[in-house]
Amino acid sequence: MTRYVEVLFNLPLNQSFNYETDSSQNACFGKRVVVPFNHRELTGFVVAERESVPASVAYTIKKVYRVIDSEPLFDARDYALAQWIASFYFCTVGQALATLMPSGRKIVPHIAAVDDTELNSSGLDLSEEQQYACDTIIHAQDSTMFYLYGITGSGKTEVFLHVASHCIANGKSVIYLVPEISLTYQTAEAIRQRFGDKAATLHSALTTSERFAQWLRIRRGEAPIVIGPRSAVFAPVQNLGLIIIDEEHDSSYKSSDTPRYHARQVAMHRCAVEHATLVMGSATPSVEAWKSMENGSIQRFTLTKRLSGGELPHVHIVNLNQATGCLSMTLKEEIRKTVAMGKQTILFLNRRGFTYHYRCTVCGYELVCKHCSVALTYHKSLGQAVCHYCGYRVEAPRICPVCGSLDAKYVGFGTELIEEEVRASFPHLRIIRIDADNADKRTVHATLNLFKAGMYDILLGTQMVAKGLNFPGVRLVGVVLADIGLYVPDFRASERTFSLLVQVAGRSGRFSPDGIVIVQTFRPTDPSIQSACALDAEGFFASELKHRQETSFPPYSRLIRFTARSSKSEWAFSALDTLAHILRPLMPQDADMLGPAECPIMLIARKYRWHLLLRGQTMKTLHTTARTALAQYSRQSDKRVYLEVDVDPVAIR
DNA sequence: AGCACGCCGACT
DNA sequence: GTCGGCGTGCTC
Repeated sequence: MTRYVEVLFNLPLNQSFNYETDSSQNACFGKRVVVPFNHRELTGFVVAERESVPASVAYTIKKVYRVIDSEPLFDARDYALAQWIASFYFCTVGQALATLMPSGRKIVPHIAAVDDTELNSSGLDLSEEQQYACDTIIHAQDSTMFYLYGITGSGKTEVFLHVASHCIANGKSVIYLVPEISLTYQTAEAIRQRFGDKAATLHSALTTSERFAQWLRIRRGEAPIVIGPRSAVFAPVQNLGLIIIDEEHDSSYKSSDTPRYHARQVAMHRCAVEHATLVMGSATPSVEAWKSMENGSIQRFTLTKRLSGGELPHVHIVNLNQATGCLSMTLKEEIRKTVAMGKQTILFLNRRGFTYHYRCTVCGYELVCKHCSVALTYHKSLGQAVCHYCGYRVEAPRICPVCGSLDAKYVGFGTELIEEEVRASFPHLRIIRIDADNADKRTVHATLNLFKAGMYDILLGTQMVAKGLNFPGVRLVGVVLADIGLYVPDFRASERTFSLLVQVAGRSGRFSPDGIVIVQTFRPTDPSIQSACALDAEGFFASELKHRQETSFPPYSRLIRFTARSSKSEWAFSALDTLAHILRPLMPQDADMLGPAECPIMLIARKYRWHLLLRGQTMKTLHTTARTALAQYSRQSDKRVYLEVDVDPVAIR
């Protein structure tokens, strides 16, 4: 018997398509079908079934080639979630559905973590703090949010596991989210072991078919606990009771391709709709999470005790202003001492790239935008300093505008430069560098193991070396330039710097009682550096929240970012100029527009990039304005320009 | 998005 | 003459 199905595609098309199907094909809601589509063959999602189509249709209906799935891949709940994603993040429902599905994800080889046992294994004894947190969370009302705030090793994981077990015992399901670059792989593995075959792990090392098998197990209700990175927030669990977000501050929870969803935002939505509890945890919460804790919309538990023993390291701040080169006397001296003790050193560069920034070596003055108060970037060709948020430009000053000193200049630090200097200073030491792009992940793992085995004296690298911070042979951790992250023109620069430094300080010295951390900086008085080194999160958040409020950046506002990419800079600009003209008369009272301005990284993959920020008090009003503007824009859009919409952007690159 | 069609410039 | 550049329109 002939029937019809309505199909959506993973395309930027806000439209569904009808196909004819034979009832023997068993095409039904939730299955994928292969169909002919404009001279090609495409896979689509069946979102409706019907007995007939209106006789008036002007097009000729084609037939479904074949049905891929024997059982539906998604249900009404998933479909509703896809619709919410599509409307919140400005993509099509087809694109949203495709991201909820297990396929499509690229396969990245997994880095097996080096010895880092987070869990005090079987330890069923909970501290008073942990017990209190567990009891409160377990007895909580539907859709409430909690936060476990505490340093590394304070026992957050034990609380997560306890609450999860309780939830499962009550017949409900748990989603446990961990960051993408899994320092927490070990944690995930431990959870899997603890819950046995009740657990489904969705880590990135799985092949498409393994992933698919896990997905079906979850959908069938065979795995009440799912562990995975951000995409696991879509896991089709039956009867969701709890979502856990470990290391909540981690930026890998925000997707960098369409739809640019944030797992935390999706988790909040799911918990509200499905009456589940949300529990997050970190030693360095995001600024928005902290604000929610302060105003009570997220209930906070502070874990103060360090359970597994070990001391926090001594953190010394070294002012680089007096130093020649990039290694201070203090750092060199400590490296020598460390070698003499037969121990190892890790030199940490918190960022690969660097921008040129303006700085006065006499009074410490730095050039920032007067509208956005983010660092201005020096453009040598223009002889100007440019704001990458609003486009503000000033003639690059040659003398310090504050103290009049002539000793103000544009400086930048590169990794190669630092490596050279380290080698020059210590020609007799065995030095190895790990870079995100000079090595694949296997090499990184191998290098770390060699370092761990004592084959090197100094390990030099970016985030990749963070895993080495727990090695027993390491006594000294040097943060070469703590402020690199502060010079990027991004309102989250301080937050990221703070978070990174606390993670470094918190992770080192756990095996070595005399462990020391040296933080080199040009800005020894910067609040993010000072608070990080004092491990004073409260102090940091107080000052950062004040600053965000003064400058009206999140969490005191919400943002939607439009990025235009094109092979010609002018085309990208004029697309945004058009959009800006459409937006202007639509702007609500409580909203404003920043830009169009060049993106901080103007040219990526031979495409020129400009952006425009829409800022407002509530996401609701921003959404409506953006939606009407985009509808108008699409009618006059330039096909040579790709326009990307990012709701709640985290990194402004 | 991606593919075909169509209309103008320098090549065996 | 025609190969190929990219602008335009369409997809059940």
